[in-house]
Amino acid sequence: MPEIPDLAVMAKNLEKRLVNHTVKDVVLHVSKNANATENGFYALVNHTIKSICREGKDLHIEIGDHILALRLMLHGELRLVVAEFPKFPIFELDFGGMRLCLTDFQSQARPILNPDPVVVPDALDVSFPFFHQMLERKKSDIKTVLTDQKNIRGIGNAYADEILYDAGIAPHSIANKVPAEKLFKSMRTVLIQAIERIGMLDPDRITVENRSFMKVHLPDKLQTPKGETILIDKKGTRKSYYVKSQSVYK
DNA sequence: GAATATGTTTAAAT
DNA sequence: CATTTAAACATATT
Repeated sequence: MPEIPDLAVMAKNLEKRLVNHTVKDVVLHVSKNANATENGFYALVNHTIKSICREGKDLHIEIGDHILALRLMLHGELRLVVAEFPKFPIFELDFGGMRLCLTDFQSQARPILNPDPVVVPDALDVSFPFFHQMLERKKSDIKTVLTDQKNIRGIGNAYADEILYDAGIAPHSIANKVPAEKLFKSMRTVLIQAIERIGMLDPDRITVENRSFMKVHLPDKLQTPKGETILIDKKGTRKSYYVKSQSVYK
């Protein structure tokens, strides 16, 4: 469930700890979602980590001339271990002693070797004109548009709620009717502030997410920190959390 | 022990 | 045809 802010902090911390480490071995425990066989991933062996960054909801690890993408999906977790063997292993990189393990109790997380270059812009890279034009073309609700990775990458259910709350826009508003500039600004400030916040709360974070500072995506609470009543909108099995003062644009 | 949480894929509907 | 909506999947934790 990590979204942009958690992944950004994770990428930075992993890079700090792993850059210049050389891959000595790889193990593919669950192959059903991978885009290569274990043999394929052996191409990474004897190559050295150059950089680690976030791309949408994926982590990209640059290893020699290859890119190893890790997609955490709902419950993927990363752990740096020496002697432990975490439950639900999916994939691991062995640096000779220390290992980076990707685990997922639902077996949905997956490693992707040399992923196709993406054409969809990231939520923190997209220009305002592109974002504005994208919204103009969409007649579905803004919450769905923001979380659809084919439109912009990196935003999930939780941060979409936080962004719309910050922008004062109701989640069921029609995408091409909402004030695009306001939404664009909120998207950037919410995400950037969350990255700073998580960096301070969890300076060594490499796994799971921190949502302790969220203002409206609070499934266990009835009110926001400001005392507003939290409303819930169900779309299928997905829930949006919002407050009455968020304007509905139709 | 039923309800919960949600990213992605595929199928169906508009 | 293109766009949008719905259903299916996966399962530990509460």
